[in-house]
Amino acid sequence: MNNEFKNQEADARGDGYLPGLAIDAVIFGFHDNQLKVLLLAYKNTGLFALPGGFIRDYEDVNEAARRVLLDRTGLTNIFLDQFYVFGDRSRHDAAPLKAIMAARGVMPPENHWLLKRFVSVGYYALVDFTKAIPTPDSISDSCDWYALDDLPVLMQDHQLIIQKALETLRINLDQKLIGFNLLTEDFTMGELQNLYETILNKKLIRAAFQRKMLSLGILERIAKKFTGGAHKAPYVYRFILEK
Amino acid sequence: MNNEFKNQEADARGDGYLPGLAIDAVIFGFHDNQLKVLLLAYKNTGLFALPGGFIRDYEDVNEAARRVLLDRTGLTNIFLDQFYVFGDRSRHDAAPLKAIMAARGVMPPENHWLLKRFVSVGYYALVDFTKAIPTPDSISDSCDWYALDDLPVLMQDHQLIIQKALETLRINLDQKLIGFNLLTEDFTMGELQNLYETILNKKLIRAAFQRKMLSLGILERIAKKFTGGAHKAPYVYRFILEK
DNA sequence: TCAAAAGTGTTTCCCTTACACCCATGA
DNA sequence: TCATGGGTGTAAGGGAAACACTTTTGA
Repeated sequence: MNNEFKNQEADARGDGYLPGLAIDAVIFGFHDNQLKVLLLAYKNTGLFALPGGFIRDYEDVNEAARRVLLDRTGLTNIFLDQFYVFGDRSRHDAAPLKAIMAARGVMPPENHWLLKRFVSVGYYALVDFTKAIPTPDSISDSCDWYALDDLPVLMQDHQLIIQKALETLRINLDQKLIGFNLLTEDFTMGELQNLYETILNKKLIRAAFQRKMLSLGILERIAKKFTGGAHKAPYVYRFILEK
Repeated sequence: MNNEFKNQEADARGDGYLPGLAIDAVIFGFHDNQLKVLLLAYKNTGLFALPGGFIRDYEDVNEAARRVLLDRTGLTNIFLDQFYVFGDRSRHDAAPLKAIMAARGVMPPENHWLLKRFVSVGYYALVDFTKAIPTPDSISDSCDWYALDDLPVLMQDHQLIIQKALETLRINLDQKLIGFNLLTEDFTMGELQNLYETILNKKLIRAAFQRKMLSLGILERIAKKFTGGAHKAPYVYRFILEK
């Protein structure tokens, strides 16, 4: 048995990875007053998918999720949290993966580990759109931002996963004060309100929003911002990390 | 190769189950003004553990969790929800399982599937203490309720899992109105308040609690309850399911 | 001078809190 | 009669909502 054949066998078995377990990451960004998610595209298949990956046998699951996030965006120290485990049997659909592998000239054996049933741990991350550098993985052709209200057709149940991630984000937005992770370090109250309105998909009362945010005691007023707009220049705020 | 040997091999491989994935269920009950959880005991090992199980290859993960709940309590149609995935590598500790198997006269091979690393999906359930019938599984000797503030030493990270389940319960108690699942169908406002105070571990103001609960419009006033206590008989309430 | 966005003041409203009082019941 | 727990009335306090007014800026 030569080494190449050995490696092929090991590849087909998925040696070094936790079997049957995957990670799907819904990476949110905010740009042009739109909430966006990072998606991978697979050439020749017309398929789009969430960034994801598998867990090395020496990794914690959360660690693997951070690795996925780092590989796709170049970012560390990012808000990242589990939100749901997708474990229905009906998720299992080998066709898309076969198509992707076929498009790359690989004909996997029927018992290839990637074609088996997977349970996926869903993570969501909130990143600064301006800091992330979308980077495709080795089997995809592009990695880009797509507006939530204009998503392409997605692989398997990835549409559902995004939906559930968005619900989690909405619920946690007020509770955990995580919205700031989607903005640059400095921002105006208007930008923050735009973000909230976009995520919650409803208008908020300007005066009330301003007072509520300031009353939380988590914003530091930095300086005036000179936007060039024909109106009073807004203050610039910064999120205060608790000590 | 005879059949018995074949079966032993299949057993050691864990055929028919999703590999490396488990379920741990924190099943809460309320009795004697105490919050309790269901635990299994393993004779000869002094070990206690959360009810758990594995996922059959024809099952959804959530379905497997409902099966675990049914097997341990005899109950269906119960509030049951995922709350976290425990996937750290440091969880892996074959010793307790070896001890349990050894106590039953089984010496598993080193590569036995149960001795490998597992990622566990944590579920929590809220049951009516009076309806549940604790039932041990085939490898445990007892299945019983233990007060949260008087738990025995638990296997692996099960203490942490219970802790996290309790935190989730506290957060969701007000949001999702799930507390009623821990009471019998009919209850008094005092019983409900006791439950809330026990879960949240703090005193609540009686008058405010009463009004708040009634203002939610989810309680139906049934009849007076004649407790035999030396005081005014309280009303009996029932939770109204939304249509 | 004007329109537009930003910041803040004021009043109203409602929910929570705090306190109190009366009710029903069995010892 | 009394202690005990249950149910509700009332007033105070705090925050959100609604509305308005002033400020600042570039066109």
